[in-house]
Amino acid sequence: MEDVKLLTCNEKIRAIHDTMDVLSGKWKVSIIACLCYKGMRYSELKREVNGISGKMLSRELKDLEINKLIERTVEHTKPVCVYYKITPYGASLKELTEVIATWGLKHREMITQ
Amino acid sequence: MEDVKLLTCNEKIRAIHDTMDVLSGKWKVSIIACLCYKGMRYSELKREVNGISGKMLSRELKDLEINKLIERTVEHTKPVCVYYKITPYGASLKELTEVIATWGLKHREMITQ
DNA sequence: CGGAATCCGCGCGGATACTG
DNA sequence: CAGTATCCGCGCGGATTCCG
Repeated sequence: MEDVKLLTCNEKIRAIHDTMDVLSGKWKVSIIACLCYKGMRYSELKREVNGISGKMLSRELKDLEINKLIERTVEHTKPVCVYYKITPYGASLKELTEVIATWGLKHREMITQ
Repeated sequence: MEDVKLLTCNEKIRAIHDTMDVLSGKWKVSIIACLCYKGMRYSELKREVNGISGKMLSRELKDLEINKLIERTVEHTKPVCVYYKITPYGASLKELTEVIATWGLKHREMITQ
């Protein structure tokens, strides 16, 4: 966490690009944050991540699963029930989601004052 | 910083959306991070933020200026010289850029191992 | 219920050329 | 030097419909 301050500007930019490649799009951070709270089903996730369409949710979830940030489990009931949960690796993004959320709160105060 | 842990899931998602609205696109975080190091001219910024096109740099800088995160100063020399620097408000994003960069480093280790 | 398939518009984003 | 203007393709992202 502290070693980042030893980076040159260029190294830091590269590191930021690496993160942004994984978290690109406007929904992934929200999905990660949700699943950091608790595992959820598809429909529950769609409700929590306010405003996302079904197609985008499927797409983003697939991306996140490929990158090993979340895990997908299918329960073969009728009708089927699909469960998503964060992986230990994905959970390493929790601090990031909190910093982003904290800044969002301050920003809202700022623009509404 | 700590109060974010008191948020409900929904409040946190809203806060994240608020941040993402300002930092959307794949370049803004990098630009902010750069200008947190030091003020820079347009051409210098274009070199540091690796891979960005001139059009996108102009566009992103305009967005960031509108949101009061950066400041633009024109020196009327010939040829003109335009200087960008972070505002105090924009500097409040520094922790965010560091957390993102730190995770990017860990992620690179992860995927290259 | 949890998607996949399809259609479609809009805007991102690159390349190039041009301007003060 | 620091942009703006133009062209253009691609993919985001919503809406709707269909499927197992």
